[in-house]
Amino acid sequence: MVEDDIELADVLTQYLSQFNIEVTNYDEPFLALSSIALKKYDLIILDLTLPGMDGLDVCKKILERYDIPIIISSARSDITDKVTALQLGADDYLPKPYDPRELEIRIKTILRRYNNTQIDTKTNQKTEKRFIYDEAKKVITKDEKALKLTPAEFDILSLLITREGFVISREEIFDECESLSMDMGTSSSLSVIINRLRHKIEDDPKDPKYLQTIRGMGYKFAQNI
Amino acid sequence: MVEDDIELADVLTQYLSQFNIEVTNYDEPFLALSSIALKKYDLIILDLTLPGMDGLDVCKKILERYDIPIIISSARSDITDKVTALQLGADDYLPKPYDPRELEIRIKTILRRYNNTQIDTKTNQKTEKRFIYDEAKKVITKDEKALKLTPAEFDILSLLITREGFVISREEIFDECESLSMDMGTSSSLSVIINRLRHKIEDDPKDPKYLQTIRGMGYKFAQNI
DNA sequence: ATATTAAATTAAAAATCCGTTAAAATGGCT
DNA sequence: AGCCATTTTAACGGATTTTTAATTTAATAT
Repeated sequence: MVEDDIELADVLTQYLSQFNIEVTNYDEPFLALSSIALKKYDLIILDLTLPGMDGLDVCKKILERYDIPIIISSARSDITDKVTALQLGADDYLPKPYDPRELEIRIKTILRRYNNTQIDTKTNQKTEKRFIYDEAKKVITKDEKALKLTPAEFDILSLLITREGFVISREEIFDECESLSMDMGTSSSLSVIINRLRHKIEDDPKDPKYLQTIRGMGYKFAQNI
Repeated sequence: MVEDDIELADVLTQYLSQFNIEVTNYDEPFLALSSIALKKYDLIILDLTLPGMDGLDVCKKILERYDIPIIISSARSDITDKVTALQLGADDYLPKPYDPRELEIRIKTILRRYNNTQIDTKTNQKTEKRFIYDEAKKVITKDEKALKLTPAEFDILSLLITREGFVISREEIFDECESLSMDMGTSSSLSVIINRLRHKIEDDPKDPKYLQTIRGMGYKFAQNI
């Protein structure tokens, strides 16, 4: 956090600590800049109205050199500030005064987004993963929205997502998914469930992009273009 | 890894271990240099800001003597460093601080590239293999692009690629490929599939460079010019 | 040069795999 | 027991893939 109002900084630090968000504050932008060079922070909360240096310049300098999300906070109610900040590449803009809970939500949102990005091997661009399998929560999300899946559907899709990019044979799917009875050979239930999965996750189920069938081999999940 | 910030080195070692990447760190460049002479490493992660010796000198020394990929990491935000490092022959340059995932991706990319290179017998130049068979993913790529193959095509081509440079008899191909029925002698389906494979992988299917027929013996896959 | 054999090519038939649909079976739950 | 959601079965159709077969082309030897 780069904030010259020490009192405010303290309040926020206190508030955020209860969510296990650890904050280091610098009331001096130069100190902040050199600290960024040394330590790896997850996110920067940057106040625009700083002494000695324009906050937007600081923002620019950081974004030029580091790949780190920035939340701008500012008492300057100037709309151009917001626009330039976001144009520079800042991730969010919070006009002061704001509710600490608001800050908390934005932090969590941005961090979640950052953690679910993948690097496109072709363009070297960061893109967000559309499908995420949260093993702990037992949830699969598409575009941040939880999918409503039956046990068998869930088992199959989570298997395919965790082994993203690999072709999984029908046999292996039967082996790994407990919600599927195993008398292979006769059973075509897998096809049926795959079919229903496509209807739930594909934009065009007739022409699947994510849940691909590799004829004669099995199925493959792909979400990197 | 040559890194004097032991704490950082620990974090990275920990992080990378989950991907089965085993790291040995030296906080002293001289120790690192002598270790390279003794043990065969796959890749070196080299910090530029080292005590007692300039990181770029270390980099130069390593590259003069060994054929091993180097990733430079540096807190020095000097652009000339990056340029000289890459000119010396380093494979990548990561400005500190960086996301461990970023490091992970670069390591994987570079190792993949290194493992898929071969030495051109004519020019003595390192070139990347055009065809790669990924056994785990069940994919064969030509120039990083996945080929669309039928089961029989896939079986035959993967067999030929894994035994690159060797002549494989038609009989053996029939034996090894499950997607081919085995009533040899009569069957000429192999020719048909080879023919279709050529259309998919050769620049000029009429004059095959990669999938060669050795008359009277079998077929051979070659991709080293 | 020509005969002989191996392999390439082509088109068509046969086999296989997968998708789809609807109906039947299963297994909680109330 | 009866209901509901889910999974399985079965049957059909379409599409893809492999095989067959017939013919052409190419390589080697006599």
